[in-house]
Amino acid sequence: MYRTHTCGKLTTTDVGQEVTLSGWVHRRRDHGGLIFIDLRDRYGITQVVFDPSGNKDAHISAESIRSEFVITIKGVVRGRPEGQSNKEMSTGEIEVLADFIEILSRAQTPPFEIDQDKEVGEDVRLKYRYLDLRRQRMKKNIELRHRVIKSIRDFLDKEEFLEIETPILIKGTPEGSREYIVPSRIYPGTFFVLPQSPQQLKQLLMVAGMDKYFQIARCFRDEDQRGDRQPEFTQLDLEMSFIDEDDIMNLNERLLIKLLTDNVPNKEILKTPVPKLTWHDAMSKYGSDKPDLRFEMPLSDVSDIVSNSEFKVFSGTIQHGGVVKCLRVSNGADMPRSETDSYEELAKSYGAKGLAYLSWKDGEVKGPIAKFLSEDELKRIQERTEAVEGDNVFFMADRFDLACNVLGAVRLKIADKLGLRDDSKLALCWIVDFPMFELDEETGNFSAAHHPFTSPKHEDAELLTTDPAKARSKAYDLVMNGVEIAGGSIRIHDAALQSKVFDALGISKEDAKLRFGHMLEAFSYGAPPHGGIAWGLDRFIMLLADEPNIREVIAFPKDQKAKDIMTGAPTELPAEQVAEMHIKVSLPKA
RNA sequence: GGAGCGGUAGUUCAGUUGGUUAGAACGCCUGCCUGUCACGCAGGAGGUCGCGGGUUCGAGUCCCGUCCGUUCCGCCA
Repeated sequence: MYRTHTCGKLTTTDVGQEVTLSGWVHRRRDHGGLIFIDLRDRYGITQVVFDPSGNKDAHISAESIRSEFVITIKGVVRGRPEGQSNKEMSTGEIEVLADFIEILSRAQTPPFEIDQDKEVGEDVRLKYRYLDLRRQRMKKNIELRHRVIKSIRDFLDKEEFLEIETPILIKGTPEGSREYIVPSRIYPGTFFVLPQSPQQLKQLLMVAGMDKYFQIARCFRDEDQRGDRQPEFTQLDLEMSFIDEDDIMNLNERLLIKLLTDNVPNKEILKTPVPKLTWHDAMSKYGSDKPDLRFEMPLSDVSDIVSNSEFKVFSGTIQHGGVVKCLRVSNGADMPRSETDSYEELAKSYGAKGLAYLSWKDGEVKGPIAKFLSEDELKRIQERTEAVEGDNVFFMADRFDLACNVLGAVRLKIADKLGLRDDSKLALCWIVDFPMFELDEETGNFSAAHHPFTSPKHEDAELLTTDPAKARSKAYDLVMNGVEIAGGSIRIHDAALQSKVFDALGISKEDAKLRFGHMLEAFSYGAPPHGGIAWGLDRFIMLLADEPNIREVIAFPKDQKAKDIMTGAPTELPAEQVAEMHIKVSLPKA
């Protein structure tokens, strides 16, 4: 028998018992005479003592062991001597006096220290992920992940949802993000793709009458990596029939609050019920469709004030349909030049031409653009932005979305600098009334902002033909601390409305049939009104764990270049194996 | 695809205006040590300063190229 107890189990009530423990050697403290070993497993750490006046062989063996050896020990639990207990450990009141040790497995010196959470380069951690996972930080995150997913299943089960698996090998759609493709051996020249999400399948489940569906679903996107993006990631995918937006939002809000109160009870939820912001208000006021509401620092709009200004950068932008947005920074007037420069650099990385500013200091208005603005304009700008002596105001003149985005990014960077993004607080919000379509700057074509099955708002149905750019959809995003944690929509279940949307997107009838024929056909057999949502579970857990990226909450993530540096995947395959798939590889000449 | 930052011991980092033999902490090895818990003490090993080229009497340090890592932009319905 390898163990009678785990290493986190024993307490003073077990004193006197003969026990067997197995685990990894966390630390060894050899006093020449006494040897202390901290024995670690998933459940905790127990101190084991080897006394030379006891079993000599065991003591000699204990001298030879090293960190991360896997051992079994037998011994008697005893209370620690007076004044020698360790309050930091759950097992700190007791220890096991060992009279037997067996080395189950020896270990090389690991490439980094397992017994402390010291920062180690991520490339090394990922190469030896199985060692990294032994460390406290990763163990905690993986346990949290389990508990969150367990809570989700329990909650949705009570709500009568069915968890249904959908296939991983599916039909490709040239819509949305780039897909991972899988060649078919049986049908030469054809391909499956891996799902970017189970979107179409869950809608088909609604047609099938499966009413309330969810899945902890693996999704795949062949796009460039980010801190909150991986080639494969996990969604909580959910769909319901005979519901409207409020039903979905209410259910998910209850789920969210339960997950937060169960798993991170120490964090303060700032506002419930979760406030709703329209997409336009969020963009206009916070410069983002996923605003961080842990702090205010709102943007303002001075377009009306400067529309006829002598300052052509402002008035010209407005004449071309743009806007002039402002961000006031309290007590920002003394910001060093290097800091304002860094914000301008940030603005430029978003495609801005520049970032102007004014400051109110010593009773004057200062700044490079002050001399281009009239007394009256300056006065009204000050009123609009509520700037007072000592404040600084940044200006962005550009297209609405770009101007907002840039100041939104500056807003976050300043908040970081001021320490306003406090991880102990949770600021939640719903973003609603998304635009139906996004205009592609280059081609001038519309594309679906969400996906082509998203329903427009009732009152905006007419706009699909008259002014698609103004049409809003029944889509909603759930945002926490500036991170989009879930997004979904009410879908179209009406054939006539669906073809109107295809028209607006410039998708011909033939094209629609080719790409979405199976969906349209399914909908022709009686489709219930339905809608759903998908959570980015990795992101959500990342926020609960106070981690800076989702790789920290995924057991075996890919690296920044979408590679698995532990196994080396992706790798070349034997030529025969490739040929069997009817694939010819042509590499660019080195 | 583009931009910023970085690459020095197993790990995390320092390394001055270019100037002796490239350092620290932790880890590792050896010895001593019977109440430690980040044990302690003494000693020791460990380096292609990412790679290639250039400038120079002399390059970890300056220049050019390249590779790798990382963050951001594009991209991500």
